[in-house]
Amino acid sequence: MQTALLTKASSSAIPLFSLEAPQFRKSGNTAVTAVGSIHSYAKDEEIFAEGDRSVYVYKVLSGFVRTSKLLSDGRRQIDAFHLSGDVFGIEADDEHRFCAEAVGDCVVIAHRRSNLSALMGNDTLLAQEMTMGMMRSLVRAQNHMLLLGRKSALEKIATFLLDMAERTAGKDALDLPMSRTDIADHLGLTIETVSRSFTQLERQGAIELPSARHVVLANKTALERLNA
Amino acid sequence: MQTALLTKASSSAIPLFSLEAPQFRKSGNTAVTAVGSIHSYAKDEEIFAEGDRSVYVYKVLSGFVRTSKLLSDGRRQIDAFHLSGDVFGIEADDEHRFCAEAVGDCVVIAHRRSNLSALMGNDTLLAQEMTMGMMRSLVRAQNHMLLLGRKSALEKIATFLLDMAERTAGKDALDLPMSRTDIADHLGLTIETVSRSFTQLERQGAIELPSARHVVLANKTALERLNA
DNA sequence: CGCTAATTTGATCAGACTCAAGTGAAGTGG
DNA sequence: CCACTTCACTTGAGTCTGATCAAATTAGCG
Repeated sequence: MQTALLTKASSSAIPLFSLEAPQFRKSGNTAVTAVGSIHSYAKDEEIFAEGDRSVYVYKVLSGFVRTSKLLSDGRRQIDAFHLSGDVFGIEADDEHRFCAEAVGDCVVIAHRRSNLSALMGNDTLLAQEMTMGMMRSLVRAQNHMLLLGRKSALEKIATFLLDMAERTAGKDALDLPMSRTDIADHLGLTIETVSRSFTQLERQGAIELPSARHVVLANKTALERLNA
Repeated sequence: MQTALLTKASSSAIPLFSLEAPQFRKSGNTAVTAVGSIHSYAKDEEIFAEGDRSVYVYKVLSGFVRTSKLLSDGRRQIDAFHLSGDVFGIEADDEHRFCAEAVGDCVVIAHRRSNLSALMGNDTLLAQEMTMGMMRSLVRAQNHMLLLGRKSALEKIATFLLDMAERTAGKDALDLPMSRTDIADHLGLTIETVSRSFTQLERQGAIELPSARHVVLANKTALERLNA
């Protein structure tokens, strides 16, 4: 998963959605020239709901977004967490098939997708970005199905931690922005099992838990062995 | 390895306009104008393996194809069954991330994807079809993650049967082309649990099982209630 | 500092798995 | 055409992982 194209597409250095460029200057390092509109959301705020008309596609500028689906009785499956640079909200239909919420405070850029031709028939940067975003989502989904269908609780947690570490810091420590409930609903577990698995990994010396949301990957080899 | 593809497949690698190709089941707009080669595969024959170079994208013309991933110890997850009209084998990278095999005898059309621009930058019908295929795969994957992560064995089977019925006959009976093992590896269960769930649904009067592979959806309402 | 929410831990339960045997259908060859 | 083999599926018994129910602890926060 280290194609030049993939890397290029995921690189936040490349200005996205840059068509006419009404100079929108973000403070600090990020200077975004965008035709989309920038939106901020507070923790747990809804960006769009399941069933909403699909009007925009989004890209995370900062913070974390979760997309999820619900069963009628409230059981929830978080299909993905989206980090800075990730595209989400692409739909084939004109209706969102999952909901998107801010995990913590976050900023996203929204681009109106007037119709599908924006994705399919155009050789624009936006179309390419959306296609690449979709491909990445698909790869992620396929890996996640393997996890959900065939991995044990401990393996799920190990895989999750390694993946999060790689996507964020890339170092041997990470701050989890999401709750145990979110992790459970992402991995197809309960919060109790998530908590117990963390504890077990800590006792095995694979990780350290200075606090609940801060994880040190003390023994990556052990984690990778669990990653199967 | 594309050699395997060419030698093992008892194929007439005859380039055809797909208008001349065997009947498309897909309704509506599907009319491909691209050239591809037609290949036939016998039951359980490999179309491509995990790790193979990704040279073609495929579309099922007849029969069923399964795409799956493996863990190092052999645990398998079938991420999807592909029916007539379905596109599979699209990769962001130049390497296949899952393997594809014929569930029963089947015929596919292979399109060489010399590069990604065929998918991203072109306004061709093929590009559109691939994009649509990818979108459908993503929607399927998202629904399937909900199933794998949050549904009970009985619910999984009910959902699977309703989905298969809708995708094939659309009527109240269907012939399953795949084994219990395939179903188990698709739903994240064991064959024993699959079998027991079938039996239980039969006892509840939701389905009838004239034979193991032939299912009559006797009470769709009951199944849909389980579909949550 | 006290209140609330999040997380951890404990005890018990249940759904799905494992191991094992039995049944049945499809071919194969005599 | 019928024994014989084989493979797929079903069924049964016991086990175990992860869920549920419940309580304790910790962390945030006004």
